[in-house]
Amino acid sequence: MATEARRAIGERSTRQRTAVAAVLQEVDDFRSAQDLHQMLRRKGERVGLATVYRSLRAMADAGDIDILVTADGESLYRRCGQGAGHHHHLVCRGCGLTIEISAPAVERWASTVAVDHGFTDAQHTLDIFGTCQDCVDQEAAQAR
Amino acid sequence: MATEARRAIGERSTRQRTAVAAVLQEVDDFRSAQDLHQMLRRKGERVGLATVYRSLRAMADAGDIDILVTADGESLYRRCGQGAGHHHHLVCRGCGLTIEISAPAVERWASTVAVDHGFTDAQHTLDIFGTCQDCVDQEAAQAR
DNA sequence: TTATCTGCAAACATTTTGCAGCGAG
DNA sequence: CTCGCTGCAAAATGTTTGCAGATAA
Repeated sequence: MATEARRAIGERSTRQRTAVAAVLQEVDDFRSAQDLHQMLRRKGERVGLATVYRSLRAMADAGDIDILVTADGESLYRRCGQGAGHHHHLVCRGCGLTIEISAPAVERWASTVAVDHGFTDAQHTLDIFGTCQDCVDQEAAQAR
Repeated sequence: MATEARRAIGERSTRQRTAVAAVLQEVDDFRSAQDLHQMLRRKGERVGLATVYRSLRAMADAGDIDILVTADGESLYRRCGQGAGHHHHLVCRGCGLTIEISAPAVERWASTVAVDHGFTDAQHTLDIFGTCQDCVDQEAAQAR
């Protein structure tokens, strides 16, 4: 679970792999593997669920997509700004709208905190969840 | 899934509930529900796994413990500084050593980011993972 | 040709839930 | 006495894996 060699072997270009990459390209927010699988079926693409998982894992390992784990343990995937490096997300709990955020100051702070406590090889997770304006409006409309 | 009334009903004091609270008191780092269940068994306390989950959920709802979701979707629990309010964690990947962290500046930043984008009811997750000095030393020793 | 990928279903791990009985207040 | 809590086992969920056959290179 600790030190893991990161060798990007395999990487063959198949119809399924391409299809998964394609649906990820179509949406701007985080989707679950099962969601993506459904989207593929609806598009007529015949891809096994296991293959979706395998493809997503490969893409994540290669750093091509972001993974976000919800509070109930489900993994959500999203294509991210190509090689834009490290960034965080502001996610709407209602509609999934996602905004990428950069915060150099916070990066520096996190790094400092780790070093101050003698920690090395530090990484961090930082995500903000809230309700976007549109969803607030919709909730208000429903309550009426 | 959005607006949830927070009424802390129930809360009866039972042997099992007390036992769960007790093991949480014994350790300083994050443990999984299954871990805690094992610890109880080893202590001779006879508590069902389901009850451990139910107790943990109740304590979490009441704000008495922290929950942290690992990258592979497992929930870890830990008693937290009593009513110390919102804080974050610096966790060692090797031994689980956990240090509580306060960062008012980051809190303010997160809040500002949310508001700037029209988000309301904003919450955030922020955890730093790294390898502590002791674990670095141990790894070095093993590599030898 | 051949190593990798795919599909399917079974396996897994974690967490939740239904229900009969127990027990705190 | 009552209602919430507990235990057990079954169910639900999300994800991984074994294996035979398909397929890119």
